Amino acid sequence: MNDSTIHNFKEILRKEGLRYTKQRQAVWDEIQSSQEHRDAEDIYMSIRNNGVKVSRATVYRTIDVLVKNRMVRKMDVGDGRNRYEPRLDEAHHDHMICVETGKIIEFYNEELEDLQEKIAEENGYMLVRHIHQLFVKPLKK
Amino acid sequence: MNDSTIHNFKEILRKEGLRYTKQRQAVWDEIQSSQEHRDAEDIYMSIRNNGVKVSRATVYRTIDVLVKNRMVRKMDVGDGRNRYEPRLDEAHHDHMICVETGKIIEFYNEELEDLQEKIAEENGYMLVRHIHQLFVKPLKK
DNA sequence: ATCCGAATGAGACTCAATCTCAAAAAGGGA
DNA sequence: TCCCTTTTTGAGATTGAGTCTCATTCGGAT
Repeated sequence: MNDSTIHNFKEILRKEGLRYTKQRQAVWDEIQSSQEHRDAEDIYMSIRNNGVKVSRATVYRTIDVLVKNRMVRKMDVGDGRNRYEPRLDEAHHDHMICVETGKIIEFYNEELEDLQEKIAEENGYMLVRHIHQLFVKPLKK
Repeated sequence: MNDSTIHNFKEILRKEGLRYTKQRQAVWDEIQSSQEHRDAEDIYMSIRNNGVKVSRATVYRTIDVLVKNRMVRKMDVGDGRNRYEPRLDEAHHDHMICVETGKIIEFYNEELEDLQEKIAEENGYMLVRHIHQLFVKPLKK
């Protein structure tokens, strides 16, 4: 965490007309601290284990703000628990999930991105966002 | 519904070591009766309105069997309720969801399908299945 | 430092989906 | 057809992620 990210976070809160609180900062710090794809409970427990008093309600509420402002990405892996990852400044990517190990691999393919926009346009629409997950298993073995 | 689909359904049950019951048949009949993307509650209510006595538990249990045997496709549209559509013999397709109207448009693009397999292989994996949804909005207006 | 509207948190609530288990039904054998 | 064993069913309880409530606490402008 550096000055610019703290600054950005406070900016976001201001833009949204929200106050700066240590709970909100703790949620953003926690998500930012790891590039992993974590669920809300995991984020909540980690913050508490770090000694910051926060409730699940606040964790969820703060995540919503972060997701809305594209600082966090919410992903549905199909098991009923959403996963979150920090966006930082890295580029967009999609996910590949190994059905044998549960491992999540990130990937990015320009051609794929272009194709999706083209498909939407061909149908008279504009692409807003997309969900794309490949469920895979290791080749041979 | 024709003889071959009934036959196939009974075959599936036999293969799975399951008994043929009118409730299970009713679930399959109901899903098969419409190409729409319906949720479990809707399917459940329709069956009951048709005069067949069935429980939610049985609807969910039967859907699981149908999904496992690729007779029904389960799709997560991100609102907490899964949607189901019959597979029949039609080809694979993905979905585009209009964020303004909620309309679901089906699409299929060969290039896209090939690209996904290629991406999985490049990472040392084999594509098992995929989730792909484009959230779109109408062009201009 | 004061004040007031916003934020927090404990726990209630929602709702899709799953589980429980006694009663009912399937279906193979005779 | 009638048994008999095993599976299936269904009403309702339970689960669990996420949301809501509202009394209390806190941020921050003045």
